[in-house]
Amino acid sequence: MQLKELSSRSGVSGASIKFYLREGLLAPGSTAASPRADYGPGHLRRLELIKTLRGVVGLGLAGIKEITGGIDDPGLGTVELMGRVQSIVLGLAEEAVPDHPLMAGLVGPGRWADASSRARNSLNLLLHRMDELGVPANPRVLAVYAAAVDQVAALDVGHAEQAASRDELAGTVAVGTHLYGELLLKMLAVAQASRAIRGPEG
Amino acid sequence: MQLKELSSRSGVSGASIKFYLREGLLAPGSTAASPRADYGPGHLRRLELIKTLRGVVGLGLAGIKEITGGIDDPGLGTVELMGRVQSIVLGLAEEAVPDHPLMAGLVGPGRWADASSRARNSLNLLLHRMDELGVPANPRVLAVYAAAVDQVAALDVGHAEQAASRDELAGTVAVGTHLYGELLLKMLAVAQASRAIRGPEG
DNA sequence: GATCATAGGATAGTTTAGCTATCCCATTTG
DNA sequence: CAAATGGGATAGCTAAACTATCCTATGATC
Repeated sequence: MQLKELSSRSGVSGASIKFYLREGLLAPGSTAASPRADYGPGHLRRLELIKTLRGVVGLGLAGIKEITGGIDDPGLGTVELMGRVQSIVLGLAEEAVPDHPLMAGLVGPGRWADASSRARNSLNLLLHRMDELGVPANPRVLAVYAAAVDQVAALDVGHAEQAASRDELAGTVAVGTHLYGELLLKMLAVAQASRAIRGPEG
Repeated sequence: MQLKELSSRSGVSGASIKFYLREGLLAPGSTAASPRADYGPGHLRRLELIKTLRGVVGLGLAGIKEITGGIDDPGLGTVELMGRVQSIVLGLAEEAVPDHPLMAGLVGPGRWADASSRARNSLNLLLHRMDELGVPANPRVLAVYAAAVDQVAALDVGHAEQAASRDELAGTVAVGTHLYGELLLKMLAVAQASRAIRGPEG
């Protein structure tokens, strides 16, 4: 199909498609048969993914490009791709810093051993940043959070086992990560609001 | 003090201070004594608050203006102000929608009764949005989340009981809400990453 | 009292992100 | 053959959050 059809089928304006082509988010169409590029179902899937990542997850084009780059990298396995998507959606940092003292109580042979270095680094970095901001994390709170997230992590949401393509896999993981994160924060807000009204003994 | 001193003491450029004055984030200085405005410690506190809300919490000026408006509204009590700050930091919606079916199992006389309507509405809205997106919330996951956030909500972080001013109170609540939310999500990422490596039976 | 820096208001420019619109010309389809 | 379209290049637009420049009245200093 040509640009106009790709545009009407995807619901993305022709001008935006050209823009995504320029930015490298979308591969150029095949110009084998004719000098006019021919776009296939892969382009349609990619545009759907971009729409979802922008509209639902709220990612910027730089993050989207990192994800599409991972999808298009045949050397990146499915698990690694999912990890990359999660990192980008949650804004996990890769910067390594020395372990924060509180990390010792959280990560160790008994629990959370071998945790992904990106998630670990990111938590570590946040603990340091809280210290710098003069709001050091409360160890008691941390312990309760740890128990709570352990329960949550125990149920594998089992995203996307049956995704038809790497684009769909990435989209499903991104949407799931984003929405379930929001869900957790909103439920916490409700629970806290409810407590605030009934008081701490409620 | 005059603009230049306010600028050097707060670390905010004179041009930005003028901008905040124009935008109504910062009250004009007193022109009682002289036609040159005189700024006091309240202006310094306000600039500190703006810096924190932008730099640490990542709010936009519209959100900041809602918060400063609440601070400056003498009709708004301390608890209401804290609720408003939390709503803005978490992006809670006030739009009312009919209750989602899953809300019945969460909010009721047994638990989370009388929860703040903004937090409740926002959760309700998210459940509807997940349906629309074709990713309906899993009730089993929801039940685990509810148990987890109940534990977390049980410990009152007890923010800011001793804040010296409404500006400081708002800043402390905003920073706490933001950072502890981040902390929860990052800890969840670590826990999930750890499970993904060890497998579901870990 | 003259001077020179500054205050504060107004206005316009800058940067980044993410598009959107216009030109242009080769091609291509009717 | 003619009107339309594709694709590349380029420029424009909008929003947010500043930043810089002008201007004039004023006030501190000598």
